Amino acid sequence: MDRTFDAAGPDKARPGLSRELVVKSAVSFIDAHGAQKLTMRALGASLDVEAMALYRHVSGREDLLESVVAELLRGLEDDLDKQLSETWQGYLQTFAHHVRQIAVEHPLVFPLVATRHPAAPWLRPPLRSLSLVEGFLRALIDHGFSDSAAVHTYRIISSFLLGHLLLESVVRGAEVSSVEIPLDEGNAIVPEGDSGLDLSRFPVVMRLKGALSEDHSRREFEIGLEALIDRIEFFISQ
Amino acid sequence: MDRTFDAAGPDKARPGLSRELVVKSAVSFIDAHGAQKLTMRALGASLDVEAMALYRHVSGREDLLESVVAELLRGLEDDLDKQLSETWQGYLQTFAHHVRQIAVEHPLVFPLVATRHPAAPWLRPPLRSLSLVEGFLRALIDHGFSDSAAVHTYRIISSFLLGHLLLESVVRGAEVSSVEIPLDEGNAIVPEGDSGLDLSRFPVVMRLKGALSEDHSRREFEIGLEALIDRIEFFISQ
DNA sequence: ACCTGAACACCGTTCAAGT
DNA sequence: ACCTGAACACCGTTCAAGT
Repeated sequence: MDRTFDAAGPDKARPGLSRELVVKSAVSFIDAHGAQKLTMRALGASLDVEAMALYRHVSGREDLLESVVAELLRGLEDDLDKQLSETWQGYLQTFAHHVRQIAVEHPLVFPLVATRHPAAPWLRPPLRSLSLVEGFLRALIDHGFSDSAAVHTYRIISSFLLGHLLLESVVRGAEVSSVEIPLDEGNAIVPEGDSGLDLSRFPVVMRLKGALSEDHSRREFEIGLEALIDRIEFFISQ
Repeated sequence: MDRTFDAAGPDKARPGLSRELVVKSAVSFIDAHGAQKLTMRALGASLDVEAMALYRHVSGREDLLESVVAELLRGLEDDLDKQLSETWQGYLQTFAHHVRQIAVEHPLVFPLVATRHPAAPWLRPPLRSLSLVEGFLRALIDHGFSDSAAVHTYRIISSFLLGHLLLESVVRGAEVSSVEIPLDEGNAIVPEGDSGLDLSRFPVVMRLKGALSEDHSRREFEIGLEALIDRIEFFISQ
């Protein structure tokens, strides 16, 4: 809608900051370098601006990180709003897969979603925004859930998503951020798959290393989700 | 065993640092104030020592945090070693409850166990120490599990523990660290249970706030663990 | 109105110096 | 051998000053 290329002169190319731009840049920055490397000075530099300019749009680093989390969950809601589901099982499937998609796309941001303290103690990560939880509970109740069944479902799906998706994120995040080339040595050696760990004292682990390294996260997510839905089916039929 | 009160003179009361003392103090410090407040200078002060003295015993802050995680898992192994189990179901129950106990006792440390990158990509949080995983896999294999069943069980119990225990930790951690009195205002008002959130746009959440606030984490853990063991029983019987 | 420069308090970390 | 002091590079953040 609003002017995408500037109708104004040739060097109005920097349209000034905005809260939205700052937050979205922060998401991209974390995707690229991890949350630890996100400093006010570094983010400023990536926007061609001094660190202090950011303070006009966010109240500080904490506010920025909280906004990053909110930005991710907002994107999730936008996607979800377009979806209709005939059954609550279908709704839960769609919902869970969208959350997984967020985690897969932003493995270095997801730990923030997982571990930052929610705004209220009864909000549970990763579903930690009021409007997201409102939509989730209302959808289940619209599908005939009792209040307590809806709350119970919110609880156990939170644990499920947190467990599976944080696990994936931590592993993927390790891969991504270890591509962050050290440049220490002339990086001659070191490239063996296991990071030079001495496994001689752990024969079982050594024997099963191959099996342990296989990635079945997608399938485990699907199977676990099915099992979870079965448990909910049983719970509400009681 | 080793001299608990100093046989030496009256002011040998500071027996010097040691890696063990530094790491254990760090655990206590995080328990009390959270990982974010743990600075080398603050930990030094809590040991009546300059920050730089710590560098003789740990190689830096990263090494210290990694050692804090290892310390927690080591304590877990010590407890576990004494246990015998007639059945693998009993072993998994005992194991899971011990991990939960760690999380409950150290809610501000557990997020570190959950989110720090494991030493190898095939180690999964929260069971991210080699010797712990070695013991776990061997126990299952001794109970008749196939290699792949043991690995599969390691995977799904990792997700389960991570989801349930990090959720508990984040909530408990919020409670604990908000006791960290702000001292800003004469803290006159603010003490309403929900942190002054405006729920008027979220009628379902508002109606269910009471139900959402109830703590059933213990029971959900037990039920989820039973369901998990049932799934494993089914898996190995195939 | 929006961004900058300089400054402050506080980090992690190094290294020469003390005892 | 073990700890300290001083220093360096780098944080988040405040505030007066620029445009």
